[in-house]
Amino acid sequence: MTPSSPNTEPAPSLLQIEAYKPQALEAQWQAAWEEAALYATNTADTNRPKYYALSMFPYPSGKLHMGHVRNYTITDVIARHKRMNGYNVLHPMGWDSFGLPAENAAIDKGIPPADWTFSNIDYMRNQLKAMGLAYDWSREVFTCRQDYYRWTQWLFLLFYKAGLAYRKEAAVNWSEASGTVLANEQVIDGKDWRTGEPVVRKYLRQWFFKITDYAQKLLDSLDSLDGWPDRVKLMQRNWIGRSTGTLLRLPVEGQPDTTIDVYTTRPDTVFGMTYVVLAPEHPLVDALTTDENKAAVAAYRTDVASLSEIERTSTDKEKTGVPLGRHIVHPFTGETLPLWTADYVLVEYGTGAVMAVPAHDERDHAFAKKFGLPLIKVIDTPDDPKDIEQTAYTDDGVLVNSGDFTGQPNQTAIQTITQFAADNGFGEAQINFRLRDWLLSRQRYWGVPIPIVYCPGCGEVPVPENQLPVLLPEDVDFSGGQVSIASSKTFKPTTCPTCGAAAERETDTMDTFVCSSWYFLRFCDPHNDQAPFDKAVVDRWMNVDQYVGGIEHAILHLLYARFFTKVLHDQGWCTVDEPFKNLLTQGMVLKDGAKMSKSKGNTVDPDQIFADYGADTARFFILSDSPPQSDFEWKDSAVEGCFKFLKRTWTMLMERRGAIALNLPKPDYDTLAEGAERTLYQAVHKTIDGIDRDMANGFQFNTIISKLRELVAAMGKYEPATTATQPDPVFSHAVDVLLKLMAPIVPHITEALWHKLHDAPSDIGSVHTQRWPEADKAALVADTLEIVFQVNGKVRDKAELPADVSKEDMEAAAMASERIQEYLGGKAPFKVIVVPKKLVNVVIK
RNA sequence: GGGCAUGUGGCGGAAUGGUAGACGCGCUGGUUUUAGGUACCAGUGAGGCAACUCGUGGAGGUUCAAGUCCUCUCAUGCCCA
Repeated sequence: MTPSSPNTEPAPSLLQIEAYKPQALEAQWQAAWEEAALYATNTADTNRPKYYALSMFPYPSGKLHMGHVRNYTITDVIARHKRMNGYNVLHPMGWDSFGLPAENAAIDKGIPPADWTFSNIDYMRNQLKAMGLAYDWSREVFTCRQDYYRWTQWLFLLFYKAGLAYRKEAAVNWSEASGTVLANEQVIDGKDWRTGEPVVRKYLRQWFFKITDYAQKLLDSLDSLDGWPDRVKLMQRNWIGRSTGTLLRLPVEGQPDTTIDVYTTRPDTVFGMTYVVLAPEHPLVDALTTDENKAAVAAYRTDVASLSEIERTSTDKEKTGVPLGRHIVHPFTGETLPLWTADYVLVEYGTGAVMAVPAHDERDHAFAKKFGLPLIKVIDTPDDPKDIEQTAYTDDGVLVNSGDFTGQPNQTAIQTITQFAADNGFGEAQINFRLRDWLLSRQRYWGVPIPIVYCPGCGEVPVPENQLPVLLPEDVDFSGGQVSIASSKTFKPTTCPTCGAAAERETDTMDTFVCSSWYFLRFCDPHNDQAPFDKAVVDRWMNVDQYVGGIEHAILHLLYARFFTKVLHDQGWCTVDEPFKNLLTQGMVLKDGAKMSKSKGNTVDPDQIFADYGADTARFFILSDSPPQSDFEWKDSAVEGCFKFLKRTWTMLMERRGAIALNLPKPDYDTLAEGAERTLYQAVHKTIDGIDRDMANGFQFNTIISKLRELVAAMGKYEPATTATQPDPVFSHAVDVLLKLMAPIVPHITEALWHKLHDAPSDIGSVHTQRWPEADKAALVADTLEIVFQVNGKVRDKAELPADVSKEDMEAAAMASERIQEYLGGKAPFKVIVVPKKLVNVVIK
């Protein structure tokens, strides 16, 4: 690739050209940027519009993996692009640094959790710096440090005072593997989300956040999140699980003062109820079991206690249950129906009791068949009567066997039956949510201590704000395996903040998802020691304009963070009530078709890629082949290809450095005559325009990169009008634009070239502080267009026509085509469709 | 079982209803005093000497024109059961 033709002077020897050596160059520029504090954000600067770009901060597990590289590169390119477009950009990074692996390391290796955590952080911070990420490191936060967690405790107390944090005895998910309880969201398919080990049910007194108070708000404002992927919103909608149904109070036979509340979404089937089931844990089971059934019920409840939720509710599982020996009175018919307890009913959902309609519910059907309970068909389709003996009929129809309601369409009967129950005082319409309160206590050491004291006289007492933080004790013994703060001799005994009497501290710590539910607020004002953050600063910087992270947090973190933001909004701490305006969920990084994992042995170590090719190649490659939302297949040969591209670009520009001057005025498109210069100028501006559109349209980095490759190829083919001594204005302009367009993706090589190709490097500043190029609209209109001539929709000929050709001239040109005439065979066309600037379709019969 | 998403060359993937396969990987051929795994040039959906025909999981449909819109169907993945 030489600028002059082979017949003239030979090109400068390759020996004279500095080779592309990314490792040294990258370290050099990283140091220079840090020295110049190039990426520090002045949050008080109001001259420019703000832009807050955020990656989900990592757990410091030890080393970065390729998923991190992908995540942070995406956000970094967005942040750099916005900065070049005139925004004051906030792009911080921190550490979600409480959590179980640190304890396990302490147990296995005898290293204190803090030491293990901070040494991992130091290693990973260096890796992030080696990637050339434009973070404002002065804002780094650590959730495990007391300057952060004192405010996590403070927020807990804010919730407590607002009645949104409370303690109750409940059936909870106990993970034996993690030695702690877990929130519902953290149990996936009956297993611990982190370890994949089974979860069992236990009854424990635990702390909860009252997220159910916000169920409706969390659901409603999903509609306003236009910048979120639909599937994430749908998953949250399903998780919140709002249903409208009917609550019925069923009187117990012989005990008119006792009623059993059942919740149903199918009140239209109420006449088909043939028995009622209580969850084994239902508080009325004991009271309602007759003496002769006591033993069987007790035995059954013991059996059930060991089963997980997934085992209990699996449709494959053989139904089990025992009768209580008691009956209820059907409020519509007056008949008596038996009460049972069975494990397919869960105490946490609805009222913990269901009216069983075996003819119209599959689970009830299976149960009734097994225990010989009767079926009554109450919904049918007259044209096509249903047989409910074999399977339950769950679809719509008309009511039968339903007293006064017989003949009504079932959708109508849902209303009329509910109304009847309400009018007669034994029921009403009710909205129910699947969402449960957020269980936040963890019986673990490495977390935020819950700031509560138990006093024999005063009871549960919150630690006063001025006594925060409640410090995590260090005198705990890790040698025994299981660790909690309770093993500290100094931590638990204390005095009551209210009465001064001897008291005990709560020894549970908080779920780490509490820490990550507000870190995006802290980043706005990370060093505040008077409050978690200043409202004015947060109001200026929130919400996060672009949040980027993995789809695995679709429910967990993203739901909790929304909840926290809404509570803080309602408590007057911030104006926004949603934290993340736009959300990008990036796909996984795969190798050999599977997610990279140590157990599969298909991991690629980022350090190795940085060492072999440099960070720019890694960044370029990880964005190149797939759109950010899709999974990305790692291919070693493709990495090599990206490196070669950067090297080729470097070499081409360095060879032609004599023809390049970066301080020339932009060429005037109007004065460029037909020819290579005009064509190159058009290619440059078409590239700017295309990349602008790809950025605006969901950050399609893969197509952006293909456009950059095309531009470099076009520049390579172009022969600068002057050789090594005089600058070529159009080529120089192309270089200027190319470096700016590539700068967000490959920040080091572009910065190096930006300085090397400039005559006076000292006064041009960084390429990263340049203004993003603007597409010259005039150059986007090609001088001529290739117009396609079709016959019956199939391409038969093409012609180069002037860009401003009229529809009539297009049609005339098509009809003049010999090829088209051959197809016409002398006949007149049936119809001619002309699409301006595109094609002519000649329709023949 | 329900909901959602995705199906395009050997592979990753491009295509506001308007030339299917951009760009890359791989492969084939060539050039270079290239030691080699380098660099560059050309080619690369299938069939055919060619004209041309076929082709976006499958079957229908709408349209002058469908990868794109509609209906059904199959497969895979994810979420919820």
